[in-house]
Amino acid sequence: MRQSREAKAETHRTIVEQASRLFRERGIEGTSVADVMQAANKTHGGFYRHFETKDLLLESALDSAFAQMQAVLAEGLAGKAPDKALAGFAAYYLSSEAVGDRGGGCPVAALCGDVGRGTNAIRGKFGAGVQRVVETIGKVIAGSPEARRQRAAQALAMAVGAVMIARASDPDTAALFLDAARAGIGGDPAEV
Amino acid sequence: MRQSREAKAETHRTIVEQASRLFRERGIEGTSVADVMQAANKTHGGFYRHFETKDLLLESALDSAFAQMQAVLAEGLAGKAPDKALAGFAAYYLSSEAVGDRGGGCPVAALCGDVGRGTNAIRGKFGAGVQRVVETIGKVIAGSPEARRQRAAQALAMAVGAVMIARASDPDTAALFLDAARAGIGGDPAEV
DNA sequence: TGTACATCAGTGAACGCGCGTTCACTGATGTAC
DNA sequence: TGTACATCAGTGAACGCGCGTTCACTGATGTAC
Repeated sequence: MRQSREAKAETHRTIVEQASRLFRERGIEGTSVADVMQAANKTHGGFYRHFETKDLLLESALDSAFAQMQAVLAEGLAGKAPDKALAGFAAYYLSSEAVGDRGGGCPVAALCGDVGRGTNAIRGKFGAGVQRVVETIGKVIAGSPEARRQRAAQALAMAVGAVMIARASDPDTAALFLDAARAGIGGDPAEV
Repeated sequence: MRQSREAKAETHRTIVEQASRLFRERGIEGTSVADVMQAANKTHGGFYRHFETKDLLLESALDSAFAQMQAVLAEGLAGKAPDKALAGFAAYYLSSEAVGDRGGGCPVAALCGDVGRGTNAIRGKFGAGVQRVVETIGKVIAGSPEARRQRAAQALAMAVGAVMIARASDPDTAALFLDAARAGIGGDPAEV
């Protein structure tokens, strides 16, 4: 039966939210359209009233995940002293909660591998999201605009690499990388 | 028709090599048993004379890919001065050839994401491979055993993160991360 | 404001397709004598 | 060394299954008068 405009918009939002979570949690190929619709308490056939293809859903889900990360990150970094900001970022990003929470965590670490095999459109959206994250981190550290961009990119690369390796390894190897990255990103330069 | 023992061993080797390449190139779920057998010039049914399941093939393919990386890495780092070794690693690992050659390149960057959703057995094998890479890098840099392990893990994390983000992004974002990682890993401490 | 009708969100069966795996079969290889 | 037979590497059709997508249908919502 037909639903009201607001009901449809609400369903749309739920589909994107659940897709954003499930794609990060189970991977893009590991998440079916039916999985997403079930998580949104709908049957799979209705999906195509909202998106033409699964790939277009992925674009929306990426936007949603990056917006969420952006918000969490900006809040976490707000008001931090420039020399403590990266350590704060590392402590949060490399915490066992963040590493364990694939579905609610960073889309870069969760989807990097899958997106690397995606279309140009998807990689463009992903790259734009990453650039926004770099800018958000760069805002709170010291130095020239270029130096800040570079240091933010280095910190993000090391954090993403460490989290991904940690998730793909045994607990000992995971601990080695998470500890090393915490020291590398946040420690004072002398112990890097 | 039955093949000789040597012919079977040769086929076995080819299957593992092709799987090792294809898994890295197209991802684990993106590579079918039939794809691997076709690349080995065999039909898919014969696969099960060599492996009980696709997952067991993956274990062998991981071993093979890590052994290959190990060899390339050890050769590239051999005889490097301790203060130049990480820069050499970065120059090689972050080169556009290495970033573009998924199938022949580093299994960590190529398979991290997929393996993160794999079984404990797979993650154990992956973690062991990563540890061997860390040891190989650590051998040629300066410091106490723990400091070398830590610096090697930091370098690998940053390199893997940068390559994965580069592969999943537009060319501008890719360049930002590859340049930043080169400077972060290899540059003298002052410019880190 | 009330009525008649068009629209369309959501349902659930069905589509073609590719997947991992199984199986009966072929005939060269390996082995027992 | 030669022969007879068992083994088994590889073939290609077939299996059940889940996927993305399509479709006829239902009935509440939106709209035109």
